[in-house]
Amino acid sequence: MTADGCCTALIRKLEHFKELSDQDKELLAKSVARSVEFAAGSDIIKQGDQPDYVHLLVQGWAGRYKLLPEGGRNIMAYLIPGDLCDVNVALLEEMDHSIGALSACNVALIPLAKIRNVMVENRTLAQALWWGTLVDEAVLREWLVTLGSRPAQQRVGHLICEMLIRTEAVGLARGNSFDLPLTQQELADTMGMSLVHMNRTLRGLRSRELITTNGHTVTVENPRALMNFAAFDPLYLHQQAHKFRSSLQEVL
Amino acid sequence: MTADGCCTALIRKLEHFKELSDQDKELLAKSVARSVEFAAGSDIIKQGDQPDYVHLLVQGWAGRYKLLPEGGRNIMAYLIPGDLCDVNVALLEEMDHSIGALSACNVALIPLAKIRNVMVENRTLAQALWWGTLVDEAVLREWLVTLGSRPAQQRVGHLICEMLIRTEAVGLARGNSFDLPLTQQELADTMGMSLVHMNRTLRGLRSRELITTNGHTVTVENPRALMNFAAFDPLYLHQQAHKFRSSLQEVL
DNA sequence: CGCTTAGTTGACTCTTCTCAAAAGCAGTGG
DNA sequence: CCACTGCTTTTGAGAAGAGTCAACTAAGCG
Repeated sequence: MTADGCCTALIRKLEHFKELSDQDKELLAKSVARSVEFAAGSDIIKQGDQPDYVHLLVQGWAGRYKLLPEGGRNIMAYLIPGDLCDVNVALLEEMDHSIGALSACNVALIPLAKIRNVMVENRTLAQALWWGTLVDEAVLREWLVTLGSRPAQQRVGHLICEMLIRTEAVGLARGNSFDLPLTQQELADTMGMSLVHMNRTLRGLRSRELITTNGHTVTVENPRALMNFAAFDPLYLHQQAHKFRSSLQEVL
Repeated sequence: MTADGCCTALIRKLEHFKELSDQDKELLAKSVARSVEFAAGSDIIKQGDQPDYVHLLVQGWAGRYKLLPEGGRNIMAYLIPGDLCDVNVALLEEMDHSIGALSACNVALIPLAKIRNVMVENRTLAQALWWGTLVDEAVLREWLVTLGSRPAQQRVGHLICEMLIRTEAVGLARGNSFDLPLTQQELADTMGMSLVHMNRTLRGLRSRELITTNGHTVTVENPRALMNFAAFDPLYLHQQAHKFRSSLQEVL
C-alpha cells in the first residue's frame, strides 16, 4: 500500500465536506508514517492505552466497543476506511474504550506531531478533520436515539441506511449494495439485542423486501423505501448535498 | 448575575481536569457578553440554528433532544451548570438537534470570537475546554452502552450515579443528595422507556433502598452500593482523582 | 469426511409497552 | 376557603416485544 493509497478513502470522505486542493491531499498523504495489518478479532487500540499515533483505517471494518461486566460486549461505533480512530484522545489520560478489528484491517499510522502540524498549518484540512469528528459525534447521538426509541426492524434498517451512505461516501458501495463484514452476533452487540432476535429482525427486513443479502453483501433495492420505513434522515451525517455526486444523490 | 458568577461552575468543572491560574479564570469570566433567562420547556437552541454565541449554562438543567417522527422526543444528553452547549458546532452548517431548558435556565452568551481567542491565546484553557467536549463525547458513548445493554433499574441507577458525580463536580450536590428537576416523563424520554415503566423502575430502586426521593431531590444513601448495582465505573468521566476533593472522593 | 463457526428455527419466559383510570398537588378564580 | 383545572405520579391488567435455552442446518476448512 503506497502512502497515496492510504489516504484515498479519507480524502474522498473529507471532500463531502469541502473540496481539497492537490496540495492539501499531498500534505495528508505525506503525514502517514507506515501502515499495519490487524487480523479480524484483534484489538487496534485497547482500553487504557495512550496511543502515540493517530490511527487511520485504510481497509476493513473496525468498531469501538466496551466489554460488559456480565460478559458480553457493546459496540458503540463502526469505523470504515477513511475513518480516524483517535484524532483527539491524545488529550485524555487514557482510552476509555477499545477499538477492535471486526474484519481484517489495514491501518495507517500518523504521528501525533504531524497531525498537530496539519491542524496548525492548513486551515482547510483542519476544518475538514474537525468536521469528521463532529460527524462521528452526531452519529453517536443518532445511534442513541435509534437505540432508545425505535423498534428492532427500524433500528437495523436505520443502521443499514447509514452504512450504505457511509460506504458510498468512500467509494465502497456498488450501486445499492455494500459489503457488511460482520456476524449477526456483532450486529446484535451493536444494536443492543440478542443474537436470536437480530436473526429474526433481519428475516423481517428481508421478508418486507427492504433488503436482500447474499453472503455478507447487503443490497437495498429501494433506498427510499428503507429510509422511509426506518425514519432515516441523513441530515446528521452532514454531507453537503452539492458535493454529493453519487448514485444515491437523487434519493437524498 | 455578575460576569464572575457566570463562570464559577465552569471553572469548578474544568479544575477537575487541570488547575487554572487566576489569570485563566479572569480571561474566561471576561469573555461572557451577557446572560439570558429561559423558561422551563423553552428552546435554548433549535435544530437548524447556526448560533452566533457559545452558550454556557449557568443555572438550571437543559437537554439535547430530537423530536421523533412518531411524536415523542428523545433526550440524548443533560446539560447542567458549567456545561457548554455548542463549543464546536460553529463548524457545521446547522444544528442537527435542539437544546431545550428542562427547568428554568440562566445562560451566559460568549461570542464565538472570544472563544476562538481563548483557544489560541491560552493553552491551558484550550486544553481544558477540549477536555470538556471529549468528556461529553465519552458520556454519550456510555449512555449508548447503558441503553443497549443494561436492564431498566441499572440503567436509571447508572444515570443517577453519573448525575451525582457531575452535580458534585460543580458544587450542586449536598452530601449524597442532588436536585433532579425533571419529570418522570423526561427521564423516560432519556432512557428510552415508557413513562409507566420509568415510574415502576424508580419504585424498584427505592424499594431496594438504593435511592430515596423527596420531591425532586434524590439522595443516594450508599453510593458504593448503587455504583455496584448499576455497574458504574466513573472512568469515563475522566475526572483526575488527585483533583477530586469532594466527599465522594473515598468512593471513587 | 469430521470439525468448527455462523445462521436459523421453535418453545417458553420475562421485560416492557399500551391503555386506562385513580390519586396527589399546585395554581386560579369565584 | 373551596371548587376547578392541569399536570404529574401511581397503580392495574392485558398485549406485544425481546431474551433464553436448545436443537438443527449450512458453510468453510484441514
